[in-house]
Amino acid sequence: MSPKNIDKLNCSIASALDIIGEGWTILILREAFFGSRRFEDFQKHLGIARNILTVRLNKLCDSGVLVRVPIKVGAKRNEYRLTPMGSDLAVILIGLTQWGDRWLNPTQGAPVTFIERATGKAVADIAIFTRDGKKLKPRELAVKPGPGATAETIARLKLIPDVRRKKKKN
Amino acid sequence: MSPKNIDKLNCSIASALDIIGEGWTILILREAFFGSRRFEDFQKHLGIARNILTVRLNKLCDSGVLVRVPIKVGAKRNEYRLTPMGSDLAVILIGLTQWGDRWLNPTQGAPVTFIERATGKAVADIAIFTRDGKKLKPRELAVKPGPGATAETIARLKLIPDVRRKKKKN
DNA sequence: ATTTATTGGTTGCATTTTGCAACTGTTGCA
DNA sequence: TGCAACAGTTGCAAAATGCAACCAATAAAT
Repeated sequence: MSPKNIDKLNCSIASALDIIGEGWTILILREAFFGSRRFEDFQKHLGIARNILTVRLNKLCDSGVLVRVPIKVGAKRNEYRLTPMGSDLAVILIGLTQWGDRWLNPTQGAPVTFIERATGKAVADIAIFTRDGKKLKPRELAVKPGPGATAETIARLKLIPDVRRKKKKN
Repeated sequence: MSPKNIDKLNCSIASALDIIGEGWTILILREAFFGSRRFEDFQKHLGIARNILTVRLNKLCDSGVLVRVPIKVGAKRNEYRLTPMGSDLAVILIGLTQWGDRWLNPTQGAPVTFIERATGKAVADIAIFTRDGKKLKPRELAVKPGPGATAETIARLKLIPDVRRKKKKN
């Protein structure tokens, strides 16, 4: 991944990936969701190299996805906990899990299920809805430049209409 | 990322990441959602190295996320299109976009908006629901071993209860 | 029909990132 | 006080990525 490009892409996906797109990072977050808090927890469960884990945890803390909390007041050791910003990634984690379950793991059941804590019941498949509650299929989706779009982005999204390359202008 | 570990993690997130977790892959998919189909489209828009693009496109085709379709019957050149498996990643793409918009881009508006094609109206924020339609906050979520869980996974998920490390058994 | 430009790659080499294993200082606990 | 587990750091080897040049096939222009 080339950081120098990423800034220029004018896209929240790119900025998001700049934080959580590196190798291992999402798995680290998965462990955090699953209850890991301490360096050794992450290391043992993932088998990740310790130096890489250090770098990843630092980055996640710096960017506000995790917080480093001293284990006791004044202690030098600390644990890593999800911030609200980190917990807000649950959608992504669950989305990835469900996608993997659907397309990669169809035979043996899901290894892990996300449930509502209070009732123990599995959550629904994550889906895309309109603001008034209609579920959308992928085909019904489109993309348009938002308020923060650059000229380049706007030009790029012109590609979208289904029929292209019929003629070339300029 | 270490492939040799990934198999052993007994987790659909890991298998999903094995396919879409490498550098650039999600951005390539983003471009596909935005309308890119041909090698040069992806290359120009992302500024990705051409050899890496080749490798990524091959992998995405091999794993069924994209299909290679000849431009004309019998042509050797082809375009890359999202399969249903690929389109099903819309949730992830939109989720990442919205997360980036919320936490990384709050001042200037979203560069890109996902809309319902028919009406042009922006889609709702992706959220987690119970099967009977109640929206869940991250705090209300938990995780439990699914039907395909290994013994190791089951042991791992024991960590979850909020208070830990009170005592150590065994 | 021939030339030219564009497209869709491949190849080789430099740079960067990651993995691995050993080492160091710190803490918790008996 | 001593020992084991914890939380990293360091140095080097291996793998992934970036870059630029090159090549063959196709499409467009003359």
